[in-house]
Amino acid sequence: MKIYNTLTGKKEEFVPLEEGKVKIYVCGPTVYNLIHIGNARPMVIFDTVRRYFAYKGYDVTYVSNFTDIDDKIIKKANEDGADAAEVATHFIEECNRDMDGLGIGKDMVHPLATQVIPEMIDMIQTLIDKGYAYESNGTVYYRVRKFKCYGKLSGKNIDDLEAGHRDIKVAGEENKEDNLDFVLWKPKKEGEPAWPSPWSDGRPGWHIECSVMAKKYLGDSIDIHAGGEDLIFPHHENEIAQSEAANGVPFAKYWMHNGFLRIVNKEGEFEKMSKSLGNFLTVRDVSEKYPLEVLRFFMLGAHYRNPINFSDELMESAANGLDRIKTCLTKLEELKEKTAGSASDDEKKNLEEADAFRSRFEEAMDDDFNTADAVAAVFDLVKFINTNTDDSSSKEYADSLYEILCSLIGVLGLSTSTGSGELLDEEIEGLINERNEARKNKDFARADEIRDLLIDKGIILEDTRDGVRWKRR
RNA sequence: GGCGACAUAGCCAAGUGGUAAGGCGUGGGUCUGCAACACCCUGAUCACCAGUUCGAAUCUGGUUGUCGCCUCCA
Repeated sequence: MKIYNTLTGKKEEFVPLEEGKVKIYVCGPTVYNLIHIGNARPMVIFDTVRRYFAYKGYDVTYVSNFTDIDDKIIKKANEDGADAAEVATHFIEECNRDMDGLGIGKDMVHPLATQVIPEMIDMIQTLIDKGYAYESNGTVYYRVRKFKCYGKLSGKNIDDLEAGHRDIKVAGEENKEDNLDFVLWKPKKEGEPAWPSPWSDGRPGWHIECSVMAKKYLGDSIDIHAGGEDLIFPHHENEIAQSEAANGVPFAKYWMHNGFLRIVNKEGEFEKMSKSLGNFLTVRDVSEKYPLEVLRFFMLGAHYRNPINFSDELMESAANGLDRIKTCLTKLEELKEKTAGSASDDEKKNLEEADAFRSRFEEAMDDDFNTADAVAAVFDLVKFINTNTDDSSSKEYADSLYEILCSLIGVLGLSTSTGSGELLDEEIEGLINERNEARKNKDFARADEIRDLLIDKGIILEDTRDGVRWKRR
């Protein structure tokens, strides 16, 4: 298995710290609003990474935080006349709903920053004791120049950073020893939530929480640390500085970063989607037009490190492609029901061919999680199934093909339930029966009328040799 | 100003040295009462220029264009 490591700028063979185990930390969202579809990309991507490790037999521990205390949350709380904790709790619930729709697995830990305040205070104290941090008027800063490797992840030269064009100077931080230093703990202002600490009543800086949560839930050294590419600097650089200075061991072995999701702006050009640019579309917005599974499938159609553009047209295309896979799955389900017996020699040969698609899928995923290629392998498998099964197939054959298809789309986090077992309400059931009667009597005008009626109700009918099949639009 | 990424058919997107996967769409066909599904057929020499090589989309240099980071941001 090869992983592109931002730290070295190369694809590297994955070797876990501990045989058979993988520890992954992914930076999660700050919860002051509904998550947008850009936030959803790392969730989908790294959930897929997690699923593939599990598929390969690894014991995966996956941690992804919620930043539930932050300037923006406080601002939002003031606007709404609520307190910060209420705002955070509300949007965490909403985020969980969205993640559910996106097929993000439940098998992960989602710690909150506010749950690890004592541990953060401990780490900050350790950094002060070791000379990597200092306190000034209740604020604690990290002494960046003290950490020799600063810049190793982002490839930045510490002197360039200072000399560079920094038009926007951060105001009111003149107590810093050096412009590069960043905040570990800041004292509260009037009316802000605060926790007691040896330096002041206040709250932690953004960077320290991830260092602490990774340490608490995964240990001092972890296998993979991931997030959006905009977090490389300064967030992840600062995490490395904090964790390695405090713990004295390498922090993360592999750093993975996903590319951006872009959206078309008013000028018709694509640009990064972000909350600060205000050009975002929430996951909730998208869910009103498409099942969120379509959004997930859309994201998996490109390599995770490349930028992707979002548009209705592309979602439509993804929806149609996903439909093709789901139709195949439905057909296999039906075939499993009506076939019997064990596989013939020809079928056994076919199964070997089908298994080659699984190998191709694995090769793609082994190559830095090339989901685009993996999806292509799934499409090839679908075509193979469509052209190599019929009513004369054996049950063993149908079962085996079904198993292969399900396991592959399961790795991609796509649902394997087709909803075909779902019961329709009586009215629709009645209409379908009436249409069947009409067709039998060659009253095609009435049959077509009912079919159109059902389309308006969101039910699409397809006539097959074994009777009518329906699906939801 | 510093650092970095990208440029492949109508659209999306793999492919990093041996003459271009896959999906969507389009058009034609088979199947179907019709439709849908499915299947068959239908499409590019890889931004531009120069170079390395027996051979390059793939390596090197340059040009143009797009995007990102350097400041909160997935």
